[in-house]
Amino acid sequence: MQIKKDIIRNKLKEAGETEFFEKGFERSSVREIAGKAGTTLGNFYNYFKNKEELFHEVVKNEVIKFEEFFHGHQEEPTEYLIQSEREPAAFYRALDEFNDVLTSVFTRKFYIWVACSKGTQFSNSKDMVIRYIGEHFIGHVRDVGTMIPDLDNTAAMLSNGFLDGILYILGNHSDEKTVNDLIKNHLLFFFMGMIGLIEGFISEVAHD
Amino acid sequence: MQIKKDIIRNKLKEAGETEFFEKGFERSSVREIAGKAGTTLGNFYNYFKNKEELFHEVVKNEVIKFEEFFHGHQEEPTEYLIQSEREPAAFYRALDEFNDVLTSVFTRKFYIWVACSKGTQFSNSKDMVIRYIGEHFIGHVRDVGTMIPDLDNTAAMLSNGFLDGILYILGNHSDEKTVNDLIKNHLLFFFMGMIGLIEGFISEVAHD
Amino acid sequence: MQIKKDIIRNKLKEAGETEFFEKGFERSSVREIAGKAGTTLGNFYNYFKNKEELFHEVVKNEVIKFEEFFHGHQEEPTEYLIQSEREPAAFYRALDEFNDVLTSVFTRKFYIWVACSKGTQFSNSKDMVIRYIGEHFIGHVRDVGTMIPDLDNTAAMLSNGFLDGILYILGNHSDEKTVNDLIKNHLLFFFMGMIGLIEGFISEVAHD
Amino acid sequence: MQIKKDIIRNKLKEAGETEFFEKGFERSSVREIAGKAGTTLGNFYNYFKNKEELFHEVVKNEVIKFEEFFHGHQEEPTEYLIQSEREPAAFYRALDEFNDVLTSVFTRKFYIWVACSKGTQFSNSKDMVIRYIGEHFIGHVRDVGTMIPDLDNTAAMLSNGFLDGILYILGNHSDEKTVNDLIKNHLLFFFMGMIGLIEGFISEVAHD
DNA sequence: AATGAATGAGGGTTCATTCAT
DNA sequence: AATGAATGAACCCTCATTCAT
Repeated sequence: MQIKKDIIRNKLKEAGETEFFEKGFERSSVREIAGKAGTTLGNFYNYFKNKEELFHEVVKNEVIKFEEFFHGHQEEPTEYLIQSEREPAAFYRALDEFNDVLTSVFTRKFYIWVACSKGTQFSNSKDMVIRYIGEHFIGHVRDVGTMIPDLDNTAAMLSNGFLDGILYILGNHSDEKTVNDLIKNHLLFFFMGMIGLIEGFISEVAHD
Repeated sequence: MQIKKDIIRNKLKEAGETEFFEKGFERSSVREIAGKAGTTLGNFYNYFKNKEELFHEVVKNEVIKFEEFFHGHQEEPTEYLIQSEREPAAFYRALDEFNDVLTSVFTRKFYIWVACSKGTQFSNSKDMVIRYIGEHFIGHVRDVGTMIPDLDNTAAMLSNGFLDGILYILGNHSDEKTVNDLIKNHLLFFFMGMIGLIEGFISEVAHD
Repeated sequence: MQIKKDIIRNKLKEAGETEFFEKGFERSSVREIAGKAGTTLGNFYNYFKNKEELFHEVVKNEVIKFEEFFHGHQEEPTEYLIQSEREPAAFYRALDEFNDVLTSVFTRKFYIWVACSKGTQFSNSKDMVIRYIGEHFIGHVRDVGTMIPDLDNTAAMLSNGFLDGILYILGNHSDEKTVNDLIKNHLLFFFMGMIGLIEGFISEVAHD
Repeated sequence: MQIKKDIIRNKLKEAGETEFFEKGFERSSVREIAGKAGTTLGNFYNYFKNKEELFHEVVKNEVIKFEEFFHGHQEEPTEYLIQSEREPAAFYRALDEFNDVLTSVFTRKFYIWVACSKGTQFSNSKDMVIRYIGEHFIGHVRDVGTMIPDLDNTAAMLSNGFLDGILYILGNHSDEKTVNDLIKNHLLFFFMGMIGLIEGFISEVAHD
């Protein structure tokens, strides 16, 4: 019975994942999720307390993974930024080392967690992720030693840009290789933008 | 009486604007909008045919403004990009000329139009804006002469990134000066990123 | 002031007549009636207590006219039926004498009273008219002396058929001459049908 | 559970039938239908997609039955008309053969379909039925060889009269035998009227 | 007399959730 | 474990009527 239970449970999770991805949490219908999972509305509630619990179930590992990822890579050196400065192609190739981690963190479920969670307890996930990324970004900027005015807000904005790029890719492509390529492009773009921004402020300060 | 009517009408528009901004069109409740405006549900329909008409009313000027803006600046020269290449500070200062137009185009209502219009006749506004921006972007890249592989997709992605940055700023800040500063940062960042991306591809091609 | 009042009042009555004719009482909108009359919703209630009172006003003369007509012609001789028996053309020409009375009784307002009054105090007008006509019919049949089984029900049914024909004509034609011609055809048809019916029962009885 | 479902479903259909019969589709309230069926508004929508689907359910068999009936009897001979000409009693007795088909076609649901469907996809049912009957009627008249001026309009008017008679009977009587008797009377009346009308025109033409 | 804003009850419909079986 | 019927609150919208101006 436990086996059977797991089968249904997984089907519900998969159906939920699809539904949440397509419609977001609030517009997702429990009836439809149950239907797609090949079971019935009522039975849904034998497996999950409510729609939100299913969402939590779908997404919880991503949350953990993301947090581990970020805490783990917090102390990652800034040398990449410095080494490859002004050499986009080098930076671009260097990114290959991160393929695995990128692929494992930036998944469809990550997208759901961040972009489809309005109405759940994770409503603030995007802000949280942005904050994480922002702190990461601030760290690097500090390492580089540049003074950027209004650093916090700028960091938030850049983080948001970074994140939205990721979400855009995940929301519009499902093929793993395509996703990976696009994310690399995005990172290159983002990296170059940051370099430019930093230099921009350096030269501006020099100008004053 | 006419005065009173205008008061309520404006209150409804303001309440609608707030509601749409916070919840998006679909999740916005006419009852709540009416309540926030200090009147009753039924009375709402003495002022607006339906929820969508209120949305239209809130947003219609933005649509016009945006289209005028883009058609007006379509033929804008690429020289900025060329002149200020590698000189972020110059680019940054050059942006000051655009303060007024940026402030007048990228407003809270612009945000509502683009980011909160799901379920209205403006559902496609984001795609439309992205297409506009993408074409603009492609034009500049052509002027510069770089060959970027898969230009259309990349353009879409970048346009999306550009727009999402704007939307993020508008969605998280209301103070006009802050918005303006962040948008300028965003443009600088974006400009530098594009330069980097273009160079990246140039050098990568050179590598092959 | 009395003059002005009458003008608006009449416009409201005319607009109401049109609206009732087209949509029936219940689906008619007071707002629209007021609008068509060139005045405002609120002002409507300065002239009429409510929608129903307007209906009453539109229709009341018809009710009186109809009742007078029927009471006046109750004692009308059956000789027409007898004289013109089996001579449809004669009957047809004889009807010319009734042109005036037919035109004055079977009007658009008569139609409204009978066919558009659902939801008003006149809901039962159709039944009432049918009963009148039925009694008239029964009277003639009695004069002729035929025994028709289930006379009351049959009378009601025939009266209904008679009335529906009239209503069909009034509801689908507005040109006075056309209406008059069609009503004459209808009466001929109806007369012949009655003759046939009566004979049918005579012969059937004879058969038994 | 399936049984219970059927019970409620049938109750809803019966309540709907009654409600539609009494008030017509548009004035019928889903809330009231559900109430009469002993359940709640929300539950109604577990059985029917919307009010119109219930209407469709109530009425769909009638539509099919009617179309089959008319297509099946399209080629019915005119000999009845000819044989029994001038012999109402014969015609009357001949009708007995049709008792079954009349009873099965002209039902309460037929009434609902034709007379209570304003606002549904069946809005045009009355026109359709009239057209059917009119064509049938025209066919017979052609067989008889009479020239009736403005045949189409006259056919429409007569068909309408025929149908209204049927509808009147169905709308005012529920006892099956009464309905059947009245319909037979109606047919006799109608038949005799037609004969009279035809002769009327013949003699009138002869007069000219 | 005229205006139209305001109200409130009602319309159809959706949906997460509960519950009896 | 499974079913789907039942509930109730919420949704948008309409409209006759009242009322303050």
